[in-house]
Parts: sequence; C-alpha cells; structure tokens
Amino acid sequence: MASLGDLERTVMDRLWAADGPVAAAGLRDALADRGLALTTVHTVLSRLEAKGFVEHDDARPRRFRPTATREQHAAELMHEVLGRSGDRQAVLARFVGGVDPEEARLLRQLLEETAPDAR
Amino acid sequence: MASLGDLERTVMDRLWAADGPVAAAGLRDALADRGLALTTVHTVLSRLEAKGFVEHDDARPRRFRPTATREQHAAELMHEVLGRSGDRQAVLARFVGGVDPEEARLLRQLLEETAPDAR
DNA sequence: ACTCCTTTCTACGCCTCGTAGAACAACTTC
DNA sequence: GAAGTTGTTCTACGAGGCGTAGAAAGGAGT
Repeated sequence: MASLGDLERTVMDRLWAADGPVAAAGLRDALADRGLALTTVHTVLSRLEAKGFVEHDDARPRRFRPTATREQHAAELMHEVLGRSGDRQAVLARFVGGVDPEEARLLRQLLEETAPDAR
Repeated sequence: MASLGDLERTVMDRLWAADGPVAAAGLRDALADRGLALTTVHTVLSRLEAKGFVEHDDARPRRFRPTATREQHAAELMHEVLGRSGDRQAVLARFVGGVDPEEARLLRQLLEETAPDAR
C-alpha cells in the first residue's frame, strides 16, 4: 500500500473525521491553521486519489471522500506489516505480548465472535 | 518509527536472516545479485544505524547486527499503526476479522497464555 | 460578455534514498 | 617501517516523493 506524507495524512484524518463527502474549500478551512492555498489542497487530493485513498463525485464543487474507513485502512496496514515479515506466528506472539490487558480482553471477545469453535 | 527504503529493507532482511553479526563485505556478497559497491553497503549501514536499526562493534572489519529482532520490529510497527488510528477497538475488530482461522486459533492460545484470567 | 469560483497543469525546492568516488585509516607483509 | 591492500568515512549526485502554490483553463451566475 502506498504510504502517506504528513499533509496527506492530515487531510485523510479530516476526511475520516467528517461524516460525509467534503469539498476542497471545506478541507482548506478545516486546516486553516496551516494556511494552505486552495490549490494546494487540490494537489494533495489528486495525489490521494491517484493512490486510491479518496474519490470524488462530479457535483460542481467536487466532493471528496475516503475510499475506506480509517479502521479498514489501519487494519490493512497491520496485515501488510504482518504479511511482510517472515514468521507470522512469532510476530503475532510479540504483538499480543504488547497489548494492554483491556485490549487483550477485547481481543478475546472478538475472537469468540468470529471463530467461536476454534479450539 | 523511521521507515525503510528498498535497499535498506533488503539489508535488514539479510541481517535478520544471519545468525550473528555480519561485516559489510559479507552483506555485499549476500546481495551479490545487486552488484553493489562496498561503499554503498557502508552508506546504507550508516543510515540504518542513524535510524537506530543496526549497531556495530569495534572489531576491525566492523560487524553489524540489528538492534531488534525482525519480530520485535514488525510487532512494534503494528502497534504504531494501531496507536495512530483513533478507534483502537474498531481497528482491532477489523484486524481480527481478517486473520485466517489458523492464526485466529493461535491468537486465542497466545491470549490464554499472556492473560489467562481476563474474562 | 464579464466576473468569480473551481479545477487542472505545471513547477519548484526540500528531503530521502540508491548509488558510488575520493580521501583517509588501519592491517599485512616483506 | 614503507608499500600495498583492505576497510571506513566523507561528500556528492540523480531520481522520486511531497509540500507548496502560481498560471491557465473551465464552468456558473448576472
């Protein structure tokens, strides 16, 4: 999966935070602290689109939205990391060893749901 | 965590595959298919060192070794991805939804071991 | 048609990374 | 211990990614 630059990630964050498609001007305003020109936002959006992270409709002020949820994206990234590293089992072991107890409980619960008969 | 370029990753792979510290010349030979100059290997190694991925002893042909195992590295990356994305629980849910049954079983087992009383 | 906003095209400077020569340091051998 | 050989550090360069935005082109309302 293509990786994201700083601004690209920030834009994705805004898009994910929004609850619907957002126009470029909206993003520029949401990122007002960076004082970006509208064209800059557009450039970033095209690049994100080229990378497959966003898509736009053809309404007149174009509206952009992520092609995947933040969670999908993160989970995919995790799978990618896992897949790229030789010994998946060893990595999972390390990974599980590092989750806090609260999340360990959640994980157990999730595993019950998705594979209740795996023993 | 700093990210790795193509050659950098390849070098790390070799270092991880080796069962002890390796000298630059050894790496150049292990990567003979790329026909790299020895100095190139050295440059990459310094960069990896600057990023904290490898360290070297002070023996005379310097010997390099990873500062973490491949598994540690991958698990850290996974935690990083998880940590950076708002709703950890949702991400974990997605993640677990995507592991194959074999690994789901392994995960259950690992969770038993690390947090046997979490219910 | 004129004006105003939006979208696309083009560009530039910085940084990373693959690549390696040049210069310097250290060991080996006579 | 001088010369040759091998290893190490310094410096650099070209390609590509990314933040940044101006210029040019497109469309919508008056």
